Amino acid sequence: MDRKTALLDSAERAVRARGYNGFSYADLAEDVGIRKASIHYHFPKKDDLAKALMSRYRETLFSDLKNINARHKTGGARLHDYIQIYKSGLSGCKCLCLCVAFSSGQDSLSDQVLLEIQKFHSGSRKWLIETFTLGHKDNSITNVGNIEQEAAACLAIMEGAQLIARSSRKIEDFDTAAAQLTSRVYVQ
Amino acid sequence: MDRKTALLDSAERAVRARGYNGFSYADLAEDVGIRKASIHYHFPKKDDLAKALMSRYRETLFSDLKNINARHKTGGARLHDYIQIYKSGLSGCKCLCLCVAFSSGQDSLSDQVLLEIQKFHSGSRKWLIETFTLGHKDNSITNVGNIEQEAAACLAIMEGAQLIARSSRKIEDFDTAAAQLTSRVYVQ
DNA sequence: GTCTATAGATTGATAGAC
DNA sequence: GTCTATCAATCTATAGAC
Repeated sequence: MDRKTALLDSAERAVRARGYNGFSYADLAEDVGIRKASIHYHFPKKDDLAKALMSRYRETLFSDLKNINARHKTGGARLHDYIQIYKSGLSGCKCLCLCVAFSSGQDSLSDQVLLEIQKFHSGSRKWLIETFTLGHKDNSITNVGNIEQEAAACLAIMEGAQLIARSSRKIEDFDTAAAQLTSRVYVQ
Repeated sequence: MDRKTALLDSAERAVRARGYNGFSYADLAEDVGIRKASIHYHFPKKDDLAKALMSRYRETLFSDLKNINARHKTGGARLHDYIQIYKSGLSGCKCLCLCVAFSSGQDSLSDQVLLEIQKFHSGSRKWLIETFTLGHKDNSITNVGNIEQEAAACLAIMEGAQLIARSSRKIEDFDTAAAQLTSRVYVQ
């Protein structure tokens, strides 16, 4: 694996575990096995690294959503996989979605990083609206109310449930909060 | 106002706007009008400050919940006021609930602070369970499903909706995510 | 691309006078 | 309780050799 990718991987783990201000170039250097000055060759400023991180993360999500659509035909099955992304992303209640991790110390983020976060949210919402619409039509999601509200609530539950489960260190807390969604979903 | 309270107030604003690692004793000193060394008299270590902050915040919430119970008799009216706490807490989409703000850079928080966060969550959940139970009985909240799941989802929506609205700087995004709750509530 | 060396700033924290 | 003075550590970032 090339070094730039290794740095991005290490930084992503760090941000999701400790937040943007919770890691330094020194930490990355030790983790990747490189001198900290060398990191500046790949990412001149820390903000360049943040931008690259959030951009890659957003693209990965969008690609994941496309793959979900290709794998499943019903809204319910798609929503089930979406929820699974957030659950497995917790990695033993230690990591948050990068987007959630970035969202706290927001005043230290540049406008470009904020823009990536907004793209992440709006892209998610768009996909969720399509998915709830489909799930309502094909009867794979029950009790669907106002679609826009469903999509917004679903996104909020995913992010909020991650925060709560991370604090309690109990994955069940994620499941309980998500149950309002999962209990309405027919997977097959 | 005594200085200790002024320091707590300033620190709370800072954490909610920029996160725990996003402010320094120097920032507090300038804001309160004191030398930064003097802060150590009131809070020897930064972690003492974090502990005091989260403890006070939790007690304030618990007191607020008691006041809500005293003010309103129906579950719906109580839940309405609860949601309002999180909405108004956003303060123009700039501030997060202290608990949410703390939850990101968690690895830099001591066990005592983590314990306060857990107390905050469990106390909230307990109150929400009582409130949904009441609202279901007195018909002021409609469509109540599994009470534990309702409470967990409500808490997650509040925290997640704050994150999303803060990123987009649109208070409407909070309202849309919360609408799944508010639309089921009869206030009077 | 990676290194050594270093700069300049900021951090949380302490000692001791008043 | 608040101050000045100072500390050691850490941070992001740069210059220049290889």
